[in-house]
Amino acid sequence: MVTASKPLRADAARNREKLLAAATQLFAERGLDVPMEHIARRAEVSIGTLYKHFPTREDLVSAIFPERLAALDVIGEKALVDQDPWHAFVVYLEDLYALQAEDRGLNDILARDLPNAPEVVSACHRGAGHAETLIMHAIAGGGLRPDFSITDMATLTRAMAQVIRDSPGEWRRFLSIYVDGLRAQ
Amino acid sequence: MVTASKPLRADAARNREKLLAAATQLFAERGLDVPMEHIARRAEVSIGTLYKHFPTREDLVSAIFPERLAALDVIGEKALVDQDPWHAFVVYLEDLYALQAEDRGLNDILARDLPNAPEVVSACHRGAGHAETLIMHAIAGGGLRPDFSITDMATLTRAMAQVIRDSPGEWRRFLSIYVDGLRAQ
DNA sequence: ACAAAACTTGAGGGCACCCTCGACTTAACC
DNA sequence: GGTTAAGTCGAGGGTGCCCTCAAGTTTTGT
Repeated sequence: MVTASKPLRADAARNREKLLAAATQLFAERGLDVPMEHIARRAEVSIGTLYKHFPTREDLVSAIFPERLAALDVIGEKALVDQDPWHAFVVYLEDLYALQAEDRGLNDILARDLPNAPEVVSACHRGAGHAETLIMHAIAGGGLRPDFSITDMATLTRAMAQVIRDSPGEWRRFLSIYVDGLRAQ
Repeated sequence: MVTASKPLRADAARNREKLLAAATQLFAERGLDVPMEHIARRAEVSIGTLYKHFPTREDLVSAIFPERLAALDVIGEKALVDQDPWHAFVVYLEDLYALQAEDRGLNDILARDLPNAPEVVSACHRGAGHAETLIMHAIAGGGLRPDFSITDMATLTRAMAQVIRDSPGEWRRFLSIYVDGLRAQ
């Protein structure tokens, strides 16, 4: 899958890397809406060069986020080996939102449903798959209220995105109250 | 306080009303960020006239929202006469978010903390006062977890704003889970 | 060292929104 | 009805972002 279709010229390869580095930083700091001009400037490259390498913002996103989203798989798999299904589920939520809180771009991706890039979409689906399994196990184990669904989790995730955006210090507190509402009974 | 400083000319008074009506509609439908041009167009008035009457968006907001925010007082006072303090608190939350769900402009005002207009600010303070009393009573009554604070409520409100924006059908469900997390014990 | 191909550059056109201001219109008062 | 202050109008200037493309530069292969 490394499809090195056409080998880039030396300067082009260098600029591509500088662009990716700049975009990675800025997406994390300021979210996916950061102006293209800012990315080009931080990469010390002209706006035209940015568009040569990445004709759309989507292209940039899909070049960057598959790696970021791999972290989702890591926490998902970590949770799946946990013996206590309720504990696994809670830890998963904590890890997920900690990730979101660290990266505004990731927060944006998980909040809105705009990631049209196929690799991003599939990573999100994998994440949802993990979540669904964890939910089922936690319900079966009797810890999680039986009516909790993946839809509720999506809603929670969007709500958390907002909390993280405007009061980053509050998300753990917010989550802990919500989680108390999730216990069976 | 009706300060009819200078009596408006007949046409001006008419236009002012048309502008207020248009803005009230559009704020409720599309939120506070609706373009000024749209408001003028819906009022069938030129953009210049809009700016003559309301030099800033803030002026428009503070002409419209005090009335809307009075609804907050109504639900606050309704809740305060409820005998059961836990029930009062829960009903207050439900009424509040139902209000938010009906009016995107109100949702915006309560979510972001941008309402600089003095009358809007004071209405929000009154609302927060009611909320704080209800919280104290509900804690004293033993229904609400004792560590719940007005800060938590502000966080919840912003989270709800987001839920209402991107999945208006989900807010009751979301609230009910959160409220389950709020019971004492 | 040269030519061709690949790449870079930034001025500039487009768009959506903001807001202003001078020329026109109209209500109000005599 | 005429005067004039009050009000209306909308073209247009400003900003910030989008994206393109013709002209210039650099790498690569010979």
